[in-house]
Amino acid sequence: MSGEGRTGQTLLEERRRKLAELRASGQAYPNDFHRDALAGELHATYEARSSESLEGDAITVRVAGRMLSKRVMGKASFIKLQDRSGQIQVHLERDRLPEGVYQAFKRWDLGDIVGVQGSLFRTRTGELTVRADALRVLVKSLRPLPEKFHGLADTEQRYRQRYVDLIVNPEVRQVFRTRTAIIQHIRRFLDALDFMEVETPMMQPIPGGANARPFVTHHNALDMQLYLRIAPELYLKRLLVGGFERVYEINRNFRNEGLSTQHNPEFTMLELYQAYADHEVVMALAETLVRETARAVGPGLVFDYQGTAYDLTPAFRRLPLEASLLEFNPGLEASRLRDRDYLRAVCERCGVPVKPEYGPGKLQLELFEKTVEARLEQPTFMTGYPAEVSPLARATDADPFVTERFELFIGGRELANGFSELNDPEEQDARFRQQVASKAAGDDEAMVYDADYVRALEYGMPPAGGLGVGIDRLVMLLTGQPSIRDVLLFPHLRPEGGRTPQSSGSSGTG
RNA sequence: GGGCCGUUAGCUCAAUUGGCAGAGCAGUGGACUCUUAAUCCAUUGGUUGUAGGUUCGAUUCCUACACGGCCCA
Repeated sequence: MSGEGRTGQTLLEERRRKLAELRASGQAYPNDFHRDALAGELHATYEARSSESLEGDAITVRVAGRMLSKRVMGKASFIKLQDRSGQIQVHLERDRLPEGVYQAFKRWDLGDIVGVQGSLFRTRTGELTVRADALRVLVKSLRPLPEKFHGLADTEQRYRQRYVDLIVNPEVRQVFRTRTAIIQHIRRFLDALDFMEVETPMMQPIPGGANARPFVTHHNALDMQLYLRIAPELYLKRLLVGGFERVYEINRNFRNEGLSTQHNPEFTMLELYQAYADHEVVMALAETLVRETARAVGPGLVFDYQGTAYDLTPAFRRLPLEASLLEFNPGLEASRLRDRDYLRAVCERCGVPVKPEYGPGKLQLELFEKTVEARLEQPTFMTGYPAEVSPLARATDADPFVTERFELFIGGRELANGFSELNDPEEQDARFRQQVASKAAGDDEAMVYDADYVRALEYGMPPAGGLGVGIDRLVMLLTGQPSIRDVLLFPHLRPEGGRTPQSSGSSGTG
């Protein structure tokens, strides 16, 4: 965006002149207009009333909102105001308004915020409308809105100036309303199960709970390095130790990785932990949570997402990771699935970059991500994740190579991750040491040893199941949006080139 | 990080082979007392993302860069 050209200046200047007129008449930016009705409520309340019935009752209302259309027909006009609930039409008649008001109104612009007092009636086409007895500009809009028919289509500008996107694109407003409804629904769902919502540190001295690179920040007074959290997991499990047996947190995590249609450096996760439960319990919880959310506030159980039909009705498929490798890689030798050299050869043949320190578990996971993940369309719980790549999950009693862990995939994307929590402090100590060794070997996503977390486990953490759900991806699925940027109000973008938005106000002095 | 595509008026988009950069909406002036993307008449508005290059001449061809989108890693 190169700021305003001469035209932009002209349009801005024109509106600034109008603002100056308002100032001169003492009517700029008043705050004493008291609205008593919302557009949506009026439509709902008077839906069944005829025009005669409405006019007979002389129902007086005071509405306010942004003026999004303006149709002037000589001495009478129709405008549409948009408030948070919807739109309401207003009819203006010159001879009904105080002297001079109609003349002034003709100078108002689309985008101005207007307050109206009037009475309800229906037009000949049956549209509920406010017949204005008085109206005024509450806020002068100095910048022109995008074209009324096509709205704002430029993706970049939609993300950078989301406020404009929200003004003119109703479907965008709906996506974010649904996002809020989804999160509200999840909170109610968990609250009803006696989960307690908590807040744990976002600035952590030891970034833990996931394999990811953190953002680094600095505390001046303490002169110490802090990390933006990559996960709340280790703090939430400390709360299990403390006796809060069911806790959850819905908030931001920060991971220092690239941007894509599925990745934003800050994203929202639900994490929950339930004492005296295991992976089976939280897997069932995850399934119910997704299904009920889709039914209550999403598209329902059967819906289309990006051209593919999904059905959340049947029980989600469960597929062990090793079985998935065999299913999607014909010719793979079942007996050698934990053979490091064999897996390494298979990975290299598939074009998966392999590092020397990778063990068989990591190689299995790499192969899964390369050959299976994207093809898991319908809801699928992957199970049997190797302990090597699950340093916080409890190993199965029967087979310590794998853990009691699962991940939920829908549409080829990881939506949730859960497991029976590792609560053996000595085992956790050993797992952390392995992570430290991996980090020393060059894996910059490996975990850091968290001594206080181990100390907490030494007090005794009840057996528990834990679950993480990527809220942004869930919202994408349930609102049909193809990119994570479409479900984040303000997705991360690079700064506008060569200029900072604050300082581009040079045009504002004209 | 790599590949491909895009960036033209405030917004949505055109512009033939390299030959004076256009339309609709918005704005401005005028007509119009039931409109629905209101209609009708007239009209303003451009450093074609930035910086270079080729050329008599570049929105168009070339290079680099910025930002965005999609795909891959």
